[in-house]
Parts: sequence; structure tokens; C-alpha cells
Amino acid sequence: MKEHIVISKATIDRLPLYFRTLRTLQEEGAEIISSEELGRRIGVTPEQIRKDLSSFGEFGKKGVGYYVRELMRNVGEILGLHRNWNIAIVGLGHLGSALANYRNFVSLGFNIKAIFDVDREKVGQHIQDVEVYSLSRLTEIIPAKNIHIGVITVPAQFAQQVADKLVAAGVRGIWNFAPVKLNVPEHIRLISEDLSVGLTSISYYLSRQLIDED
Amino acid sequence: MKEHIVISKATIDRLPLYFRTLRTLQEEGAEIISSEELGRRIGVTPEQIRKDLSSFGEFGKKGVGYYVRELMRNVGEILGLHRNWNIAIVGLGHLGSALANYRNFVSLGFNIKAIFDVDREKVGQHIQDVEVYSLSRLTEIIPAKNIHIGVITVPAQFAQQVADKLVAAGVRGIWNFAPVKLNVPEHIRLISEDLSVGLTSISYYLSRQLIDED
DNA sequence: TAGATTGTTAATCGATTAACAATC
DNA sequence: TAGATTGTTAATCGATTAACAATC
Repeated sequence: MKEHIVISKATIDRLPLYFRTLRTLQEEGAEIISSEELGRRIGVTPEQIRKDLSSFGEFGKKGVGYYVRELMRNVGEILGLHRNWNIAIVGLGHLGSALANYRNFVSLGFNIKAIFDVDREKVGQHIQDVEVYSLSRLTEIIPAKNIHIGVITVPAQFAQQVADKLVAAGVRGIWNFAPVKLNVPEHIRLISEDLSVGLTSISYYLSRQLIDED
Repeated sequence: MKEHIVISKATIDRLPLYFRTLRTLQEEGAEIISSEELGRRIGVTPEQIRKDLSSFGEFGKKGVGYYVRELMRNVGEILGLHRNWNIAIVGLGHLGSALANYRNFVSLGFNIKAIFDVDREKVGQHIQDVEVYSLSRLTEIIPAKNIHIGVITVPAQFAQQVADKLVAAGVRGIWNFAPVKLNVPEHIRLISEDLSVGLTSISYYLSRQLIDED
């Protein structure tokens, strides 16, 4: 691996797409893939793919292409998917429940180890064999179960305090679905999703279409 | 509005964040906000905000700032949130069900008008007053209910055929949660979310941290 | 008026695309 | 060998940041 190259955020965001597509290809039985064809399947230019991959090493064979299985393994290692990550979901509402049941995460090496909620009715239940704990036990259970990543699916007004508790309890990454800006220390990796952004951006484009059509 | 300026994708993706924050400010009773303070709340530089807004018009007052209510109305209009959009959810699995129950959409002007699923057990049920129809009736119901946007939450292998049906039935936008690249005609606005991207990107950074710490 | 803050132009930075030598 | 395709450097494009005149 090349050590001193700065890898762009854009590249890192494309890697999961490469991984996903390589896995599909592998399932289909493909052994070799060119950047041309891979690009077509992903919706990215072949140059982009070659450039992205080249910041991590030389994975292809000139005049031939990339070996699907080998490239998948390499991209998987770059993404840290060769090891297992323990995650906890905080907030068993509709979204938290959907994520707790999402089988895809497991196949990527993410293991849900705990779920937290304040609702007494939910505490003690099991979702896919994972126990639901009272939020008050978060500080105790996060280190006990060696949780690396916390997923926040609580209402916006509670998100910051949940984030603070997760950080204090020792998680190293937070995946936030509450529509607020969270403040966390520098060393914590925070990714926020806002589900209304996608829909709103569709709304933007559709309104323009109507104007254009006038 | 300025007509001939090309607005960058990055700008459009930030607008929903501006809108969300302005709404919070308004609920807090703030009447005026500077780009400086707004930037702090959103996590964006003040220059960025002024630049973004200036592609649509002059919404601020020099030496003063922006009137919260007025700016919110303007950004809302830019995003097409001043009108109502009818949406349909295809696939009432865990995720589809979470989206169907997500109250936030309603407050932005998105009205869920229909839900489709193949499961006979689910057909006929109601989620928040919205009826669940058999997928076979999609072609009939989309135009009847004047659905503008279709949300795809079916398993990956069925996503393309659902997209085709939605397009044929007349939707103009598709919000896709299935982890596959969908092909749709040029005039259809497609936004794809892949929930595993966020988690995988956290995994990438956490693996690096470990290496750095060695 | 003086202080504050916008809107906009110019400078910088970063990411994508094009081109092509290296080589399988 | 000839054809194909990578890896990489250079050129282009686009987005962000800095600076400041305009003006409330």
C-alpha cells in the first residue's frame, strides 16, 4: 500500500459501491472484470475506478483486467470488512427496528450486539436474538460487549445526549439518523444520514421540470 | 431568480439542511440570523451559505442578516416544498414500514397515498390511514391517485422491475433503497440510498485509526 | 455616522477526465 | 507478436475559500 497519498472523501464513498458490485459479480460467477465493464455496472467512468483503486495499490493486470475475487478481497480489506464490528442501536422506533432487522449488515461483518430503548414494554424483548436493554444501562453494556459503533435512531431532541453517553462509554464511531447536527470529539468518526434530504432533493428537481415545461 | 446560473449538485444537497435548520430556528423564536451563526449551526462556512443562496436571489439584508421566516419560505419554495407531493411506497418490509410511519415527511409536504406489497397478509391493511394494495394493482393506482414519487423498498432482485412499472405508470421521481444500480429514462429523477455505505465508511476510518495507533 | 454583514468576484484548492506509456 | 487494458501523469473542470466593495 502507498502510504503518503491522501485519499479523497469521494473515493472512499465509492469503495462500498465497488465492493457491493464485485460481490454481485462474484455470485454471478465472473472471474475477471475490466474497469470498463465494472464502470458500466456501477455508473462510474473506468478512469475513475482505476484512479480510485490505484491510491491503494496495483490490483489489476495490464491487458487483462481485475480478478473479481482478488479485487473484492482487497477492497474489503481497505474498507475494514475483513474483521467484525460490534454495533449497538439506540432507539427501537420504526427506523431502529428496521435497521435491527436488516440482514445486509450482518453479511458485511457488522454484528448487532445490543439495542437500547427507554420504553419499559420493549426492554427485555429480543430482535433477531439481540436483547433490548434499558437506556440507563448503556454506560455499563457498551464496554462489556465491546461495542465499536453506536447507531442513533432516537428523536432529534435526545440525539445529542445519547451521542454524549455513547462517546463516554467508549464507542469509536457513530451513525446518526436524527436530523440534527451532533457535536462529538475529533477522534470519534461520525456519519449522519438525513432521510428527508433525498426526498427533498427529488422535490427540487421535479419543481424545476414543471417550470421548464411551461 | 437568476436564470442562467448553473447550480451545483453540492449546493442542492445543502439546501435541505438549511431548510431544516431554519425551521428549528423559527420554532425557537429567532427572527434574524447571520450567515456566520447559521453556518455554525449547520456545520458549513458562512461564505458557503452566502454563495449557495446567492445563486437563487438576494435574500439577506446587508449589515443585518437574514430574516428567518422569510428565508425559510424562500428556501422552501426553491426546494418545491410549498406544494404537496404524492408518494407511494413499494415494499412493506421493515424499511418500507419505517418510512410509511415516518412523520417527518408529512411535515415537509410529502403525502403517502399508497403502499404496495405482494404479501396477501399485508394487502388490505392500513398504515397511518394509508391502504396497502397488491403490487399487481400498481399500474392502475399510480395514475388514479396522481402519485409523483415512488419509493422502492423491495429486495434488490425485484427493484428494476418495480422501477420499470413505476415509470410506465407515470411517476416522475424514484427514491430507491435497494442496493442495485437502477436504469431509468432521462426524464425520471432517481435518487438511490444505500444504507450500508454509511456504516462501511465508518468501518474504513476505524480500521485506519487502529493502524495509526500502532 | 460607524459597525456589521451581505453579495460577488478572484484565487485557491480538489476532484474528474483525457491521454498515453508500460506491460500482460 | 498484436491487441487489450492497466496505472499514472498532465489537463481540465468544478467547487470552496478568501477578500472586499456595496450598503443596511
